[in-house]
Amino acid sequence: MTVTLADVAARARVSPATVSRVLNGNYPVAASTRERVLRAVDDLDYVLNGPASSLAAATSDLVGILVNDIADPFFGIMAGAAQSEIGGPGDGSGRAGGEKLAVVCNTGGSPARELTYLTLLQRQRAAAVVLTGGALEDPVHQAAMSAKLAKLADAGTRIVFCGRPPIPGGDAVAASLAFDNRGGGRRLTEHLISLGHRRIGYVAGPRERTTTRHRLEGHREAMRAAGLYGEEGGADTHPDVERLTVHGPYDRRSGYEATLELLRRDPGVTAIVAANDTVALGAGAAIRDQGLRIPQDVSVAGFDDLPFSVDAAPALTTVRLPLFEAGARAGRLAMGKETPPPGGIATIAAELMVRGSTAPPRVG
Amino acid sequence: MTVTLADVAARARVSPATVSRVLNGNYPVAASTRERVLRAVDDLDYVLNGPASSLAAATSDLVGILVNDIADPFFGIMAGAAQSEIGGPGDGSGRAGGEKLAVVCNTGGSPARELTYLTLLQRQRAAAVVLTGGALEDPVHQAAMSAKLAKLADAGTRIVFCGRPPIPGGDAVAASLAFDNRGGGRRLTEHLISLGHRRIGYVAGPRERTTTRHRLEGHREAMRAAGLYGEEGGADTHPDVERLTVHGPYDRRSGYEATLELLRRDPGVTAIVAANDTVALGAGAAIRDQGLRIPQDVSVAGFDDLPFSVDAAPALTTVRLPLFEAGARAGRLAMGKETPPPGGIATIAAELMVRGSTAPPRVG
DNA sequence: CTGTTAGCGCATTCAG
DNA sequence: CTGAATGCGCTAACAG
Repeated sequence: MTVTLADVAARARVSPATVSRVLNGNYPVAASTRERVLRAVDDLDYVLNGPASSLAAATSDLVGILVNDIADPFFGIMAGAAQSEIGGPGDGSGRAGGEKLAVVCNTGGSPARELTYLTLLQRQRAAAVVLTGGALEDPVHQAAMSAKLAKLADAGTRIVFCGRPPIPGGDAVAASLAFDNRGGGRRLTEHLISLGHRRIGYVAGPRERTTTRHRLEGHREAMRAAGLYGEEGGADTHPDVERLTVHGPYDRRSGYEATLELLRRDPGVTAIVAANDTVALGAGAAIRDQGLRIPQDVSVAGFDDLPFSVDAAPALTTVRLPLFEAGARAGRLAMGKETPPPGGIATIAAELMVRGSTAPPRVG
Repeated sequence: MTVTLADVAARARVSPATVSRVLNGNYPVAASTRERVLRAVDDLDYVLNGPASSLAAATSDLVGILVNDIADPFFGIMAGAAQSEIGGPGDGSGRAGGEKLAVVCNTGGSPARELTYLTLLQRQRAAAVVLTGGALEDPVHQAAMSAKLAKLADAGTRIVFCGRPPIPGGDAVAASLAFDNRGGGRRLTEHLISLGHRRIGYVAGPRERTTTRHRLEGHREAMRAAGLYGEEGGADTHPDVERLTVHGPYDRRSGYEATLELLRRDPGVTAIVAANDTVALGAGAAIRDQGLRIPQDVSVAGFDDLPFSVDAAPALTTVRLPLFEAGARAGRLAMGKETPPPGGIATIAAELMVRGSTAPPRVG
């Protein structure tokens, strides 16, 4: 029924091995022979049997890209960039040559699904795996991840982190590209402080995520350095630390509700910093629904600089992360097309983007 | 080095066949034996060899979901919903049982890549393929697609369309879920007309896409019905038809630039309809940058009702598409968990969402 | 440069 | 209910 390599060999009057060689292109074959084989392939409309090929070669051309939330452009941009480096542009023939099959897996932020996907990819003998976005800080899950990643690496799968900090015991990880979330968070809050803000509410992401923690730490560093948590080294014991922070998922609704809550806790806040741009959008809606103006009454800031942020009204002050560039680099790293940074770890800078949603607070 | 089924069999003191049977669970096995085997699996940390399994069984557990732009939540929402139906919730053990590997492939809207991905999935003997979003109308590509899909279906791959109209000769497609883009587009423009708008600019998507064409057709139907293209049946020959339409990609920049162009062509337009919400965001930014107010000077409307649209300032009038529900249904269809609609074709309704970005035009 | 020979690891006949 | 035998389609040594 289905045409096999042997059929192609017969039609081209060569051995199966030769056909395999021209298809994989990793071995010298006479031009005339190759010609004949390729014609037979086209004539017969032959499609390589992936499983058989992977079994024999003990490797596959599958590359997995894990994301926390595929509906979030933050991940979509990185994944798309990685995929374009991995999948190659295609040759327009639709015939598919030595391309890898770059494939995105949506964990939904669930640790169990993350592990399950890794097992599934291990089962497929994936050539590489790219893990994007922040990690869960739960030690049990972290240990399980290290163990699983070690096994994958052991089986020849290349592991790359993108937008995720290195993990302890993560020798299996070929390269980690981490965003400077802490520095970005710090500079953002410094910006607000320099405008004159003193009471700043913070809508944080979900607890136990590295991204959440780092951005929040940056914020608090800036607050503390400005003496806004009490002049003494009292640091995180100041009541405002908890009072002006609300945690929630990375979505608009969380931003909306958390902002309402912050406004209730302290009607005198003059600025809201959100865990990311999506959350900031919800925060802005909440502020307007309270009859307040942005930025005259309350300033708003986000993080990531997603494409829609510049179009918000007013345009959103945020921290730009080079998501596309990072994703592309992760893709290249996964393909072995780029040498890993020294120590396997690179920190990617975050740039403050000051726009219309932040301004000095009203006097009085 | 790597542990195989035979190793597990040896440790459990059974034959390889038995191990295979408990793992696949599709054959009676004594409870005590099963117990022993599962323990051996855990002890040895055995992971099934996917390629070998697929080769022997002539099918794989891979399910592909094709999207045009993974960075666009329009696709992300559908893909995530489909994936959650296909991948299952996972059992929290990370051990991975009979789960399918639901996987998202980003075509970037390129026909060549679309075909390449299908070939790659065919090569992997994918269990099912879900194609999301509008299709290219180029007849050559359509023919190539039908042929490729026929071959996939022939090899046992189930094909499902989600948010994509059926194609001619697409008997291979098990089910098509199409959005009522035309009806939605019509109702949206009817809404504007009922508010009193007469000169309405349209920022269309890329040419030759079904989604673009259907939405535009709906718009023009409404315009024509209201006599805004001349009272006679002159229909699409009225100069405004072309003058007040600008095509471009489905992104914010296109919305921005096209709107500038429309405003230049006819400073008297009182409303801008965008091909989708993302484009509408760019359109809104352009309008504001021209010193005009929304909706007092110019109304703006989008399509899709993506999550951010309700948070825009003012909130965006748009047409709601049940993306999550459609994606989930497509996922179930792909898994054979739901019976296809009669004729394999279902049209999904689009609901008009009137919000603050549209209002009656200024008098005078 | 090309053909021959062996498996890769598993699912599935068949017997028992 | 369980075991033994066979082959899925291909790649990778080896020879030539």
